[in-house]
Amino acid sequence: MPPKKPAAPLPFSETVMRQVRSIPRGEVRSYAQVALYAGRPGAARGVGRELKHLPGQATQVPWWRVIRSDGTLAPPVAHEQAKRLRAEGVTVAQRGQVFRVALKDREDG
DNA sequence: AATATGACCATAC
DNA sequence: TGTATGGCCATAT
Repeated sequence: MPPKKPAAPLPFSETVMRQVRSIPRGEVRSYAQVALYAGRPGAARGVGRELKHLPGQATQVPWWRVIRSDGTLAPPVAHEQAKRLRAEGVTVAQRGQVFRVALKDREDG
């Protein structure tokens, strides 16, 4: 049988979902970070696009643990996201910003 | 195949 | 510190 595809480890959406699902409870990760671990550095937008595609509620994918690089939350879902994060013990500032404590590790608080 | 859109990111002002 | 600009990547038309 003739070869059809060179080598695609996994579809973009698959790797992204896998990474997001691997984020521990009470911890957060940035879109860029997810894209990076998914093997597509710089594909942060693609990550956001994928997360948007999945059902807004009752998801097996903890999309709310994915935030922006600067610690802010994406406007369209900021409200729901902040609520869910707080439910996990993640400290979210009033302006919808997560402390870097969970984003990276140590550095400052 | 080209254009347009978005839950983004880094840099410049 | 906060707003504006260009760039990057993955889909939908």
